[in-house]
Amino acid sequence: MEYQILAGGRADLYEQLARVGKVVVHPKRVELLDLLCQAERSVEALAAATGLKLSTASAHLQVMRQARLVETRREGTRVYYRAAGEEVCRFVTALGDLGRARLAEVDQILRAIGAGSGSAERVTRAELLERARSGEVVVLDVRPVEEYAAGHIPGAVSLPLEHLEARLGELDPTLEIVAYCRGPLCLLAPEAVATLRAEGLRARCLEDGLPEWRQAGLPVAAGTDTPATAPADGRETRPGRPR
Amino acid sequence: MEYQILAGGRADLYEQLARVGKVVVHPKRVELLDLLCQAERSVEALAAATGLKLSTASAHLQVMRQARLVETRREGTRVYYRAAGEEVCRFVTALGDLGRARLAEVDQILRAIGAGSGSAERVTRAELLERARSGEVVVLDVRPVEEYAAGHIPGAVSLPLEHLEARLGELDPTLEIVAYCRGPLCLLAPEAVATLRAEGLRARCLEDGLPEWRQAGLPVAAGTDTPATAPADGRETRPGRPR
DNA sequence: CTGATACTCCATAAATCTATGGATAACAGA
DNA sequence: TCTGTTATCCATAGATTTATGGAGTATCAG
Repeated sequence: MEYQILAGGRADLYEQLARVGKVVVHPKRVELLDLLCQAERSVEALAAATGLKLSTASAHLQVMRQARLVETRREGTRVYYRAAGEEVCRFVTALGDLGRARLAEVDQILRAIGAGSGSAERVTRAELLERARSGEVVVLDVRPVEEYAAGHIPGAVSLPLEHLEARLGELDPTLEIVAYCRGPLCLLAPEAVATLRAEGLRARCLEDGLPEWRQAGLPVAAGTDTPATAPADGRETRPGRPR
Repeated sequence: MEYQILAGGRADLYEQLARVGKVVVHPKRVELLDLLCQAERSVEALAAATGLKLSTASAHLQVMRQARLVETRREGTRVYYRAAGEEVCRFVTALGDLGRARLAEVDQILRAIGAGSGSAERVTRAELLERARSGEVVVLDVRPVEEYAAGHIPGAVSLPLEHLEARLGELDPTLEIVAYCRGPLCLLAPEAVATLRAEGLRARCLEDGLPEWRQAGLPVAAGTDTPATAPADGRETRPGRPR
């Protein structure tokens, strides 16, 4: 009899975990979750970013909400969705790592679009910390500004990839540039680095993106005050703490 | 045009990640994966452990294999399945953590069956290392012997929960006992501790199970040579190194 | 109040996924 | 080779999930 109870309990347990699995069974939901690990967004913005119709995007978001992986905040007429906690981002990171490690296809795709493991060696977090402290490098956040505002490496300069070419002049050509983006599956930084190198600048990608940085327990700054003029020395944007 | 290519590439990417998600959308597959993170098993054993018919279990395992999360090894007439790498276990761990953190239901279930966060404070890995080194505690692996054989904390004594009552006499009543099992979602260690305490012994659970221990980069021993007579001082099963 | 905006909800057709019995295949042992 | 064991494969009925158009809601600006 007790066994029955135990068995029931455990079955329920895995059923609960499968609720989480249900979220990541659909490619678009994985994509949505990935976006939400960078910054909160309105339904409309999410639909646009993923190419979904509004009603479809909303439906997916409901599924995610029922699984408690996302939470919402209403602001006037729009609703902003966000990841429901650090564990969610950790899970998404683990999913991505697993994909890269086990699915050859993932690596192939990444390589095909230029972000492959083969492309230029990346800078480790430790090395970045080291060199940024001594002012040897500029840390460039090439994600969209909203994501920078939601959280970025202290001292990093926001320069979204889409504006990179137009704003090349702002970069000090004597310093090496370390660009970062959303993570190992993101193309922004690799593309930025390609562009920068084509311009004759020294540039490399950070080993991974902001979520991993945060998950490593390193400080994260928030807000849009780009230390545009000062070189990135990690001092001016101190306020942002892990969360 | 290039955008098309990129968009296609990225869509494929999330589709690949969703292949992984597909595995954990079904409760039984989560359960199977959880078991496989402890030790390899035959299809029959897995079917029995999860209460599935053989053909159903096999079908689930095929799904998992297609997603490359498990690999097989044939031995005579039976086929042994195993997790396809450390990333798989890490992913399962992340899934469990997310479930515990975000789904109140998970915690409720755990508490209902006695493994809840409320039950006795657990021993941290650091504390265990500390105290085991000085021989103050006995480390007890209460999982089935096959799992102990597949990997255990160096120096731990194998005493499966099902044999605990019968073999209580083997335990030195002057030492504190630290029991561990499969992880935070597993009941074995909490139950063992309850039993031990009822017998008047000092006993606590380790904060989590072997997978987390391994993921923390700590050494893992393999084989069935239980240091039955000698107290667990982490010396005799030395051979097992990280992996 | 009215209209506009940004979402959510609902019904439904089409696509997928599951469980399972029975056939088939791989292997060990006699 | 013949038999028993284990596991995979296959077909299929039944259950779920998905996309989407359009109706219904909440909120804001007049």
